[in-house]
Amino acid sequence: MGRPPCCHKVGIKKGPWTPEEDIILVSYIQEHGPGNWRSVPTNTGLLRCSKSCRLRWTNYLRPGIKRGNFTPHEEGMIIHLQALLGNKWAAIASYLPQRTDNDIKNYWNTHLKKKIKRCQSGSDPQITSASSSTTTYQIVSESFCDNGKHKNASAAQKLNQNSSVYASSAENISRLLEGWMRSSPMTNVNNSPNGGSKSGARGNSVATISVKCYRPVVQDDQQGGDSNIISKDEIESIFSFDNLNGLAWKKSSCDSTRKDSESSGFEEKIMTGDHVHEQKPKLENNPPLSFLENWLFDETAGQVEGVIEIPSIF
DNA sequence: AATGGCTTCAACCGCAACCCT
DNA sequence: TAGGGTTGCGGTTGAAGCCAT
Repeated sequence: MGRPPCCHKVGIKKGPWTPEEDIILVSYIQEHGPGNWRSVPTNTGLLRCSKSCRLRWTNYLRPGIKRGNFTPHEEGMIIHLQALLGNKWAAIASYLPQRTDNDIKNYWNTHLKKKIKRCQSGSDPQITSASSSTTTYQIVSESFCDNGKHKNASAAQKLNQNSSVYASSAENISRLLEGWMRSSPMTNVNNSPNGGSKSGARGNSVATISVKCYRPVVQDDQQGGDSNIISKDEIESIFSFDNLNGLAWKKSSCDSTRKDSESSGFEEKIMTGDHVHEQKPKLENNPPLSFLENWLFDETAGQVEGVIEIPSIF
């Protein structure tokens, strides 16, 4: 008989996480960074096994996770990649950096598998259009693109370890960590293989986050590059910029209360075709716990969309 | 309004790979 | 190099929500 699973230990809690537990975990990771999961339950007092803490972080609390409906393009990519790679969810997820492997796996099992079945039986033409769609979204990180064409998943995964790319979403409570990420001494955003559009410095709490907004591009479009970057005007029609606090708010969902009272404090560059909208950092301390709590309990918080490159520590 | 079946997805389990000593 | 510990991954489960009756 082998070693019993860690979760079989007496006193280890299982099941859904409470907001309080989330706060404890996020606060701890905010201070120590992710990793060394073994010590997390001990140091936080959480009655969870290390594995559960890691999963909660990677699948739910980690910054940049996009939740909610999958777009037809995402569907198409998943279908193509699944056909190409099989059930290698982590590899597939590396092409959809906003989504977790668990999310993709669930979506495949609950939606796409059935859809494909229906399609094969000829009762659902939808999937055909999704899978044969000629448009795709340009992936921001050139680090795992080869002129817009992917080499292979493992290469993408490897490179992705060096330069993680996530899309920001306020649905994800870890959005609250952005201020910390951008000011954390652990931050190292200068390790992208291609140098990219970002700059930063290790140890002096300065990090530059690049935000590129791309329009969908036609797969065969050889132009690629910056021609597909959404213009400054378009961005400004979608987002409001708070230069004072270094925040970008999606206009449609902008919450003036939050905007005024809670600045996460970060430096942010909005890269456009011919213009860099730069905002200076605020380098104060980590967001206070009350801020974290607000995010945890505020499901309707305003949201910034777009793709944000964040440090490789996640 | 009650209930039973269905769907969804967060979380768990077990195994494999990797890391460290 | 071997062995133990840790982390990552994919399959599976089950609680909660949804919907039809």
